Amino acid sequence: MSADSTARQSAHAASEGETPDPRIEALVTDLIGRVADKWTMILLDLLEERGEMRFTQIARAVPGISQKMLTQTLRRMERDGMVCRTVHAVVPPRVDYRLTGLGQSLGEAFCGVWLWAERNLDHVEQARRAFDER
Amino acid sequence: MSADSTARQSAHAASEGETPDPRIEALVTDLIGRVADKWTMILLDLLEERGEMRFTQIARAVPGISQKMLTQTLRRMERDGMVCRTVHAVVPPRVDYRLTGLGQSLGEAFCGVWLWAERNLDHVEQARRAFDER
DNA sequence: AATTATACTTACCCAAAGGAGAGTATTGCG
DNA sequence: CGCAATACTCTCCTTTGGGTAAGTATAATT
Repeated sequence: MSADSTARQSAHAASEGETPDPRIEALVTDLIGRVADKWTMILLDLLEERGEMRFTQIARAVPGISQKMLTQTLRRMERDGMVCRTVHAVVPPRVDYRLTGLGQSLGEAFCGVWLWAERNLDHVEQARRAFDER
Repeated sequence: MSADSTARQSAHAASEGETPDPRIEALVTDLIGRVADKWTMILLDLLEERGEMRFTQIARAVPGISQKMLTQTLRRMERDGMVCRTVHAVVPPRVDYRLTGLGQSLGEAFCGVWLWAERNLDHVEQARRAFDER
């Protein structure tokens, strides 16, 4: 989808009395699409609670992730202004990653979703079982 | 990754003094992976502000989506206990969708992310431009 | 001289996501 | 009779996601 010029209705803007500009809506939808990705959420959460970390440290803390996905996700987050990358010109290279203010604010926004997931895990599993045996 | 048996560090549990059970962590991560999907977020937001809607009504309100993705996402949300599907046995079929309590609570949790996106759109675009011209 | 450590990049490949479009069942209406 | 409306489902096809493995640069260590 990406550059979707067609208008989308209202969303939050309408329910809060702001301008329901369809172009802004499209951009927000697009931004959500980029940001609402599993690895981004996990890295955001990790960096939020652990502060500054280096590449391999992150890799070890997130077992499921491949090197490729880690670099890719970190790069995209850096491009979007959510993480700050610091390269130290030392013998075995050393690179530190930490959240920017923007990254922290997104991390806080996602925090609600993490808490929801923790709280409603059983509820969802139960709903699934009920649905499946029908 | 899905069923990832390896332990993941703490996440929110640690930063809030709860039990840092790696199995729960894995489940939460998995749940996040399922729920943090673009269409799910959009439908959640839409149904939260518009209440009960029928299939084509939703389709019209979310221009980028294909019929396939709409049915698929709604089915998954229904299975996860987030939406309630009501079929009216009438001549041209009529099906209504509305959020359950669980769905509403997730919608509220995601609300923070929508607001963040609305607020930080410019910030992100600016960061991207700065990053790209380097 | 070979090995190690770090933070990557590149190439190749497979599987899953997702779009387009046609098909289906039902019944009232012209 | 045949068409329209609704809410799908099914098939085919392209795109993207993501894994694995190998390669790279550099200086300290053995």
